[in-house]
Amino acid sequence: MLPTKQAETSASADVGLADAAPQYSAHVIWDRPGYLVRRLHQLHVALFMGQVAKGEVTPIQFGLLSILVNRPNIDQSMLGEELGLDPANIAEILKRLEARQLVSRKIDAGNRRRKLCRATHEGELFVARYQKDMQHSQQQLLSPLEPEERDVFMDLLMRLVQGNDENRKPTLKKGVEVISSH
Amino acid sequence: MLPTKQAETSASADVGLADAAPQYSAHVIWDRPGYLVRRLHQLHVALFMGQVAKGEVTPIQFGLLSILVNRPNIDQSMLGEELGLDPANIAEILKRLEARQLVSRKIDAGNRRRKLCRATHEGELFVARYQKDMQHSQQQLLSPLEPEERDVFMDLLMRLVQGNDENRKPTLKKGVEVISSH
DNA sequence: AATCAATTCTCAGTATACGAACAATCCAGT
DNA sequence: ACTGGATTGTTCGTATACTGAGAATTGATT
Repeated sequence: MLPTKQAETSASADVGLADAAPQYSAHVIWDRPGYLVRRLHQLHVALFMGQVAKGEVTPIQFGLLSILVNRPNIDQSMLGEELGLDPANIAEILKRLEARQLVSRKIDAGNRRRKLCRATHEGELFVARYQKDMQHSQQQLLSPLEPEERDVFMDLLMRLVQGNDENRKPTLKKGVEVISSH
Repeated sequence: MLPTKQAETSASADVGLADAAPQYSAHVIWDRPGYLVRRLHQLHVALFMGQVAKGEVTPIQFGLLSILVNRPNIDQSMLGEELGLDPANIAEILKRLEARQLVSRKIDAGNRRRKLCRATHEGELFVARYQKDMQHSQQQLLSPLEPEERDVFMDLLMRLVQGNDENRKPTLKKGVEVISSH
């Protein structure tokens, strides 16, 4: 399956091959970090769904519930920030979880734009019940690596997320600061 | 934004907090590899769409085109295998690319179940034109790391994808081998 | 009090992703 | 020839994910 780790790193200028190339050409994309990250994400979702709660929730739904258990009554935009998700997306996920009685929402009386979210009792039980399975699936994802390598990977991964997240929108809030900084 | 890298690694048993916790609780999920991988994938897509071909193609579409350029006339299931995608998914992506004249499909005369796929001339030009931008976006994703760290990360990432991919379906093709192995 | 900008959420449209069920085709063994 | 299983695609339903547009509400400034 694997294209025998050989990097080629660059353009690989041999583009105009004849038809019916007999061998694999996946190496064309195996040196792209974006491709590998997508694949690993894909594999994680499959692993999680196969091991946690009989596939009744997705990793996102479980993550959302985990946050709600530790932080009752936050609004949707806060939830989105912590999960790194779009407001539109959060709304859809909450709608599904609410339909399944794992989450409840009510309008904030002090600010009627907001909807405060909570895990229902059932939702709390759910998280507690499958916490172990979730943790196991997380470890499983790293299982191909040696223990020390797992720490290295997590460190690098965390820094990549933080670094790229900061580079994402250099404008916006920053602009205000620059202009009014006299 | 970031929960100040402190791992806590495990369950963090303080579940029943009072409402209106004043501080961040994102650390609840920041030690889950699955969460970080999802975020990095997300950031990659945003980066790619912002830097390559004025957002006209997704990373997947570009990857698919890249493979077709190097491997004309493969069928959809082959394409799916190389990209790590479901047949249903591949069909949809191809439909969109075909509608945009970047790809063409025709039924294999020798095996009428198959549809052979090709990048059109326009599709080949497209890949050539934006190859540099694509490579730049890939490097950009790793830019928060030192050069040596990038190599380490790519190595670990590749091994994780390979390792988890092998663990995915221990049955299937293997079963045949086991049964008929006398 | 009226307006205006920012906040918060919703809605519509597009693009991955997957499983399940189905249809069409091919091939192997009878 | 034919029948049964395997291969290849499509269709349907569900779940992320984002952009852009818009509605409702709030707070601040006039």
